Amino acid sequence: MHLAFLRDYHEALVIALARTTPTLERGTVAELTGLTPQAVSKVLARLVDEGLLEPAGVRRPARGKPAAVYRLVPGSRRAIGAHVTRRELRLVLADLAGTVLASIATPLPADFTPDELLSELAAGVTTMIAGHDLSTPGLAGVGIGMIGPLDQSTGTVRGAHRLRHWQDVPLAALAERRLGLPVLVDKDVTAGVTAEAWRRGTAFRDAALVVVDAGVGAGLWLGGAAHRGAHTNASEFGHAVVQLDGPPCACGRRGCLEAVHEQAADPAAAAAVLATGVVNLLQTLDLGHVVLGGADLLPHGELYREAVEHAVRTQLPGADWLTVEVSLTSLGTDVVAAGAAMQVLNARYGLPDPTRPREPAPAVVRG
Amino acid sequence: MHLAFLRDYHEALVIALARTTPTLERGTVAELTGLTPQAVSKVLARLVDEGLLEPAGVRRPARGKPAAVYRLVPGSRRAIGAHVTRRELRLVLADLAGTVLASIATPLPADFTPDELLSELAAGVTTMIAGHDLSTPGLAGVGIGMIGPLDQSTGTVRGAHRLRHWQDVPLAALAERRLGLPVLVDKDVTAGVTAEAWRRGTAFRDAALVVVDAGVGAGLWLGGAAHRGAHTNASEFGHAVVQLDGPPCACGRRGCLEAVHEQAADPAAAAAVLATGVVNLLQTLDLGHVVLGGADLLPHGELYREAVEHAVRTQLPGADWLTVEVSLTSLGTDVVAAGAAMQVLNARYGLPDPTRPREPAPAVVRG
DNA sequence: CGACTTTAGCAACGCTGTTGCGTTAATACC
DNA sequence: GGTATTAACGCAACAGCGTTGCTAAAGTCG
Repeated sequence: MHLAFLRDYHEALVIALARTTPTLERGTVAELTGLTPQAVSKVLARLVDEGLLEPAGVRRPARGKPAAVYRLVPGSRRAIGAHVTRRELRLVLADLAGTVLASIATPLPADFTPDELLSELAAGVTTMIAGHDLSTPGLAGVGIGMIGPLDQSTGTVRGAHRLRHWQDVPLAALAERRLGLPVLVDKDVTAGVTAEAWRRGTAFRDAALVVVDAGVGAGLWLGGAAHRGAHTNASEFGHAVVQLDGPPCACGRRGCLEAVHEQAADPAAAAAVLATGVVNLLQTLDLGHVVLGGADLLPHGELYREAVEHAVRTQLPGADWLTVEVSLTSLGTDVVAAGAAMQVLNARYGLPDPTRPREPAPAVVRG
Repeated sequence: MHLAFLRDYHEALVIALARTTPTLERGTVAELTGLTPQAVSKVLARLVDEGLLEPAGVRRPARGKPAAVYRLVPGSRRAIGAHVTRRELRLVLADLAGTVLASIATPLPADFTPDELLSELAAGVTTMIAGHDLSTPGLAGVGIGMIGPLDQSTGTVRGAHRLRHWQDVPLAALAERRLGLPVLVDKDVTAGVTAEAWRRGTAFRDAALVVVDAGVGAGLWLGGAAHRGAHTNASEFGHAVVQLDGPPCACGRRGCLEAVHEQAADPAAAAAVLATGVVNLLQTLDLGHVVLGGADLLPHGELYREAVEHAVRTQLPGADWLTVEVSLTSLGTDVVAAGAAMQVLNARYGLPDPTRPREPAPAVVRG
């Protein structure tokens, strides 16, 4: 029965609108989605029934019957996101609106094993659940933003850079068994860009989250969805060469953006190198938004932002239609964890993918 | 009525299968698409009714009733594609299977005007129609692969590089009026990659067509669809910097791939530079296929192909799961024109985009 | 020749959004 | 203050998609 796709698609469309607008009315939703008002009525009724939306009074117009107003119930669905770095585990609780409700960070043992990570994760998730009165289906699941390379489609870590013990670890399956919750695993930067996309809504169609944190990476959001590539290994933007015969990089090539960036004399020079890399990305992909983040970038955030903005203004052909918004992530060091959480929400409440129908909705207790 | 999307989507799925397999059966189609056999029956009946498929006997099995076999009728729908370069206009007739049935090239006046192009185009299209007994709806329309920058969504050329007379020209609208046929305009390399995608089928999900022809560009096919970017200006891959403080480029920056490539001492050195650029693309986007083409590359085609393949083997982390297929375009100098034609076919018979419902099917005379 | 296997297709059905039209709740006018 | 006007709401019937249940058809096998 593929009519379910249509239903999910239109519901997701309305949820996306609700996320970015404070209030919704039948008429405006109909106009924006192309649906008939009657169809919108049905969708709104379903969403209210599921608890995702709630009535919020009426709008007073000049004439005629006032329109009923609806608004999102952000707390009706939440998800826990985890960011696994080489040194620490960061956990975040995020809601439907993309708001971060809580955040905890715990150190991880040096060169930790899968089991050590799972223990820390389970402890943190339990704490989070206890502290915020979380229960299914209010808790949609757990997302993990992880160091690659990994296979996102199966949730298997193929061999995380500079971590032993992580050869072909089926992290998603292990965590699902340990936590008893749905788990999604993705590369850190790809999770991160999902956070930005989820918070900014449909105008954020082609964008990158450029992260400097030990290495350099770029999570890509193309055509309104995360871009992961043929082997779900996209985003190794730091290993694009920007200086032929430049300094050697850990990856074996010479002159990688990451290596040149690392060797820069001062933060300003480093920012200029990164800015050139960003313009390369813009030339190739034509992005509308570039968001900057990462633990090693944010301390000089404004410096980097200005460097990139300057490069965009001066190095791109200066046409008035070629507008690129450059910004710092509003989520700080929580971006990746928040994005991991929002990937879980996005899988269920975001626009569905016709090629991969989503699993049936969990049984919800109706009012 | 959005049920039409479902219908079009499933029909497109079956057509895509028919393009890559010599014959179709209900059972295998059902298995591959996830539809029920009964639903496949309905889809096949509709496609036979529209003339896109035809019965092709039965399959003799070991036991049981023989399955009815269907095959694509490649000639049932065709489209004309045009490739506009600074020197010539190349026209191609392509069919549903992605086969190029005819190809003509005519020189264009130096620094030609929109009107001069339209005259050549109209003459060529008329010749093509007369020579191949084309009529609507057998002729789906005309596609134009053009030098950018341009706005693909409206078919407006914003100002083609090194061509005066091409500031904000609504080429699609002008050509539609002149030809009396639907016209789609896109950047040359994006059209080109569509040709490869249309011919290779669904396994070709994340790929690039890298073209060297005066400049360097890369048409991108990401997640099973053309990637055009926020302002439909993606693919300016040649203007990504690969050598900081390298030779100056026409675009104003220094060390662009295009500039460094052009300055190379010999074809082998040039190929090595391009290969590095391709690996950059792979690191960032994780493509499964790289196709090479372009009038300035194909004379040394095998040299370039080997250089890129060598770079992929040696410069990418050598994991067995990271497979990249490097090939030369099988369409030679017709790629862009063929792709422009296939964009027209793709718009009507390819997978539909839920965000932009396609226009109703033209009235077809039924048998 | 009858049992079995596999495919085909009719008919009723469930669910989606759509259409038509009467109802409701407000303002504007006299 | 009553009445017309306006704008939004929502019931009911409908069209079209894929699904389900079941019967018929066309082969092979013993």
